[in-house]
Amino acid sequence: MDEKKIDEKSEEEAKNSSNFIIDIIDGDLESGKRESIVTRFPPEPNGYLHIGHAKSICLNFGVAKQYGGRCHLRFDDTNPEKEDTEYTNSIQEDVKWLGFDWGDNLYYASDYFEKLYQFAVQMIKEGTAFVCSLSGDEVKKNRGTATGAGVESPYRNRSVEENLELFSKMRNGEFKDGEQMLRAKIDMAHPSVLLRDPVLYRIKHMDHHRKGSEWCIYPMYDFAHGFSDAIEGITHSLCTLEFEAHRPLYNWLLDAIHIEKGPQQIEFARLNLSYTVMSKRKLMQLVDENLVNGWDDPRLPTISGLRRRGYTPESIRDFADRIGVAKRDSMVDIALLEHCIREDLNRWVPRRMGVLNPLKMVVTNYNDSEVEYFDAMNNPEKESDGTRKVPFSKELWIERDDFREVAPRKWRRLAPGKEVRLRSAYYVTLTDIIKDETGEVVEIHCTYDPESKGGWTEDERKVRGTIHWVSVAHAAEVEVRLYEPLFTVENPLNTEEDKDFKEYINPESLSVVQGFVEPLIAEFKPEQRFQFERLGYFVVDKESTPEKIVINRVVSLKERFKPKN
RNA sequence: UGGGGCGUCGUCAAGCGGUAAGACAACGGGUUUUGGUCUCGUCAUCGGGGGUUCGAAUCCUCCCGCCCCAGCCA
Repeated sequence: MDEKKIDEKSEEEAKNSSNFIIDIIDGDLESGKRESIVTRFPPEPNGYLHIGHAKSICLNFGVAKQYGGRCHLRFDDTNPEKEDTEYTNSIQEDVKWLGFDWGDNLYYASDYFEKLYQFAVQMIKEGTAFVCSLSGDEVKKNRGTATGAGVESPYRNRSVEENLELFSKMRNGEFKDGEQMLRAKIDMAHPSVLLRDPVLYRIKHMDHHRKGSEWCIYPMYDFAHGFSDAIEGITHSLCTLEFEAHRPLYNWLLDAIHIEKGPQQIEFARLNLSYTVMSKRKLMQLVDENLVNGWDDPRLPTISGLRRRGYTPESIRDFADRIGVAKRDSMVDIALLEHCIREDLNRWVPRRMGVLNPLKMVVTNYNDSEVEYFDAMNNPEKESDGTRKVPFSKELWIERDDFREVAPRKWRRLAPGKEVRLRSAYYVTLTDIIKDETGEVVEIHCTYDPESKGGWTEDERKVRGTIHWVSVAHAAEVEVRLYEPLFTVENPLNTEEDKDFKEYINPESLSVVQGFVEPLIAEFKPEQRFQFERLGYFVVDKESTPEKIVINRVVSLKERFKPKN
C-alpha cells in the first residue's frame, strides 16, 4: 500500500477501549467464569461488507486482541439460497484490508453440518425436538399472536423412534421441500413467539455453495449459530440488537445439548450513518438497479466502496473506536467519518496543486517563453518530506472560484485591482478581465511582482490571499470524480410519508470534471493519494491509465469561509 | 393492548449514590505562503412526575416516547 505513511502512523493499538461489553468480560475474567477470550465475526456470505460490519469486526477482533485471545472468521452459510463464493472471497479480502488477521481460524457453519445433525438426533432422543408434518401455513396459523398463545402441533408427541426415522428420511431426501421440518419442543404458550416450538431444520433440495448436493436439509440460524459458537469455544458471542429476543432460545438450545460454560450472547447497537443506507438488501438494490456503479462504487458505505473512495483502514478503525459501543439505537453523523479520514491523510499525504474549474490567467509582464521551476513543500506538516519543482510560465490555470468581478465581504482572493499570492511563486495583481460576446469571463490578465519570487517580499507587504495554479503548458489533464452524499436526507429510511428510500437519492452525488494538475504523471498510480491544496484529498482510481488519468475526491478540505454575497 | 430492549449536549458517548468526561458538529479569538493544519475559548443538569436520601443522571415508582419480535432469512 502507501509506503509513504510508514513512520508517522501513530500506534492506535495502544489505547484499549472501554464499553459495557468490556465491563462484562472484565467481570467474567475476575470471577473466574472465563480464563481466556474467544470471539468471532460471523458474516453470512450473501453480500458485501459495509462500514456497519467494520464496527463489528473492529469490536470482535479488537476485544480478542485486548485480552490476548483470538477471533474467528466464520461464515454463517446455512441458507444455500442466498449464499455464494463470490462473497466469501470479498469478505475475506475486506477483513484483511481492514487490518485484521484470523490466523488459522477460518470456519464455515457448513463444515459443522454433520455435527449439527448429530445434535439434532440427540435432541430427538431426549425429547426436546420433533419432526412436524404441518404445512408452512398451518405452522404460521398455530403460532398464535403476540397476545394469544399458539396451539400445539398434532405431531408434537410422536415417538422418539418415529421422529428418528422421519428425520433420517428428511436427510435422505425422501420428502419434498416443506413437507416436514424439525422443531424444538418448547412451549406453544410462551410469551415470546420465538420460543413457540421454533423450526430447527428445513428441507431445501438445493445445492450449497460449498457442500454441493451433500445435504437437502439445512439448519436454521438459531440452531446453527449457537452450536457453532459452542463448537468453536467462543466465549462471547457479540451480535446486534435485533437478536436480543433470540437470546433465550440461544440459551435454551445450549442447555438442550448440555453445553457447560457455553458461549454468552451479548447484543450491541448496529451502526447507522447519516445520509446513507446500511442494510445489505438496500445496498443490493442500489447495485442491481444500477443506481450506483457496482458494490465498490465510491459513494457506497461498503468496505470496497470506501477503499475505492480513498479511505484508509486506519481511518475506519479510528472511526470505529470513536463511535463506541452501546445499546441504544443511534445515527452517527457522517461528518465524524470524514473527520477521521482528513485527520489521517493530513499527516502523511503529499500536497500538490490542481485546478478543477479552470480559468486562464495571463501574466502580462512575464516573458513569453520563460519557464521557472519553484520549490514547493510536499507537506507543511512534515518538513522531512522535502520539496518538489513546480513549473511556472506566462499562462496559468487558476480556479474560477478564486476570481470575482465584484469582491464579496472579506474576500481575499482575486478581484479587480487585488493582489494575491500564487502559492510558492509570485504575487500577482489583477489588471484586466476578458469576456466573450455573452459576457462570460474567459480570461483574466495580471501583472506579477518580480520582487515577490517564492511568494514573499522584503517589504513584508501584507497579502492575505494565496491561490493555487497550474502552468497551462505543463499541466496534465485528468478526469476528476467529485462525490457528494448519496442521499439528500439524513435518514432515507425514516421520512414523512411512506416514500421509498430511492426517491431520496442525491442526483448530484457524482459529478465528473476535467481538471488540470501538476505534471507529475509518474505519481499517478491507482491508490496513490494527494491533497490538492485548498481543495481536498484525492486518490487515483482503479480505472486510471497513463492515457486517461482518473482521480476520485476522497473528501474536501474543511471550508470555513462562506462568502456573504 | 404479549414479550424483549432503549431514552445523558445538534450527533455519538462516559458516568455504576457525592454533586454532568471526551469526541464530532457549531460559534468566536490567535498563528499561518493551503480561508487547510495547529492553537485558545464558548456550548447539557441527564424523557416527564412522584418518592427514598444529608445528597440521585445514578435507587424505587408511575407515566411518556422510540426500537426489535408472529421467514421452513440471518
